[in-house]
Amino acid sequence: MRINLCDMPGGTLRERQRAETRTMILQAALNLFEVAGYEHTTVEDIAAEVGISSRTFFRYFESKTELLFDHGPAGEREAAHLRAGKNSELLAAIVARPAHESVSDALRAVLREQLGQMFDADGLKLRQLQVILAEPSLRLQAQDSFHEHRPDLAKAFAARLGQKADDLAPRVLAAAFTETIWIILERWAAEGAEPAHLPDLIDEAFAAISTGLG
Amino acid sequence: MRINLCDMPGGTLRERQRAETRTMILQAALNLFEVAGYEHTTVEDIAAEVGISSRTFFRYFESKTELLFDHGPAGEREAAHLRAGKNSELLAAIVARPAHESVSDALRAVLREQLGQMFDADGLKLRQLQVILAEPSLRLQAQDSFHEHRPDLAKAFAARLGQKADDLAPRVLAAAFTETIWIILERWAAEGAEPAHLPDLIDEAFAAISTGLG
DNA sequence: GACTATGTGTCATAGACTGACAAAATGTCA
DNA sequence: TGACATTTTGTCAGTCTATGACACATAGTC
Repeated sequence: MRINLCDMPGGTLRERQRAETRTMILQAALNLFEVAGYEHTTVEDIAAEVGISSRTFFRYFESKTELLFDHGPAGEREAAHLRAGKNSELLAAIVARPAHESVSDALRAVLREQLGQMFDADGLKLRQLQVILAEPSLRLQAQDSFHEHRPDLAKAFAARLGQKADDLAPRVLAAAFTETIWIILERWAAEGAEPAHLPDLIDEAFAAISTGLG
Repeated sequence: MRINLCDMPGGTLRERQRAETRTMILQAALNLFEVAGYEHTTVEDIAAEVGISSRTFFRYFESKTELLFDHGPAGEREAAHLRAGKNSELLAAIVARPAHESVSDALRAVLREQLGQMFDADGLKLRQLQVILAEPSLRLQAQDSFHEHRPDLAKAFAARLGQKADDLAPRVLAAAFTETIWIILERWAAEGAEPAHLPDLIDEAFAAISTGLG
């Protein structure tokens, strides 16, 4: 007996159930993280909260950290495909920017569009962010991955610079800008995570870079 | 009773034994890593190779990864102090550079001096590097820490830029340059890790940055 | 209703760690 | 040298993340 809550696209019953279970796990986990902290919350705690076995938990999330660094709410066995899809989105957005824009301007524009949107959709992303920022080890882990977007960033930058993706400049730029994104998010969360402030912070940060380094 | 085997500074017998044991563990671990890989080598394997219990292993290394990201061969309970000392060394070297030098030039000079030296001292650092580069997850982990030097890099850059350490520009620079260092090391290792090539690679990389981004 | 694919729980296990305790080695002092 | 304190070590038990194997239940299909 299923209640047809969300009208998500092309869902067989199983797929919708699976997505729903995944969301329930994620929400339960975030609840517990916010109360007891990430480290002090065990996978078994989370599973018990949802009413599943911890073995089942690992059928929905490959690891405990994936609760914070996941790739979209529908991540299934095809996590790799979805990740590619996600990345392509960012990549495509950067590539789609006018050719005369600098790497910095192109990225800034894309971030203004997508970053706010990312945290708007549901509250989950914001809660994940706050858990990550609260735990230094997670913050460190997040710093250089930003949901694994970095390789694609490098690719997009390489294209704009007319260089190869594994050349030096694109990779350095990718590292610098992912760090920038985290600094922005850190400040934003510290200031109360007001959605309206995000674009301003982005502009401010990119301005600071160009004056500081240019 | 003092058996003065090695003439290391201020060593009680116990301290020297402890340092020696630590080195033995590290060497045994690297031997195993090079044969079977990091993931397929268990702590128990390492302990057995040295002839100690795995419990004792964890009294010398806080974790398995510390075998690759350790802070000097003498790291004892005072690991934090030693780490601070290490960092101060790098920090001091950058601060000591002429004030007219740019952040980039100051760092390049310091790296030319210290990076080669670091891998010259004993072969251990190089072997650690190669294990790290062989395992993607370790490479990722190394990328944004570079032995935890990054906060100090930011501090040194902040001083040179006349900004605060948690301002945006110093942290972005620190991220960019740690990434640069890893790219350099990656290429250097790929080319056979010839000590003589390192300074050239450093210059080449920094030149690529300034032409690519300047 | 039978058949198949998939999801789930249970059990067992590996591997990285940690705390507690007793035994052994080491350092100190009389 | 012998008595005593400190440090090191091994053993044992236990936690937590993660995975494989198996049996059972459920959903989708004919």
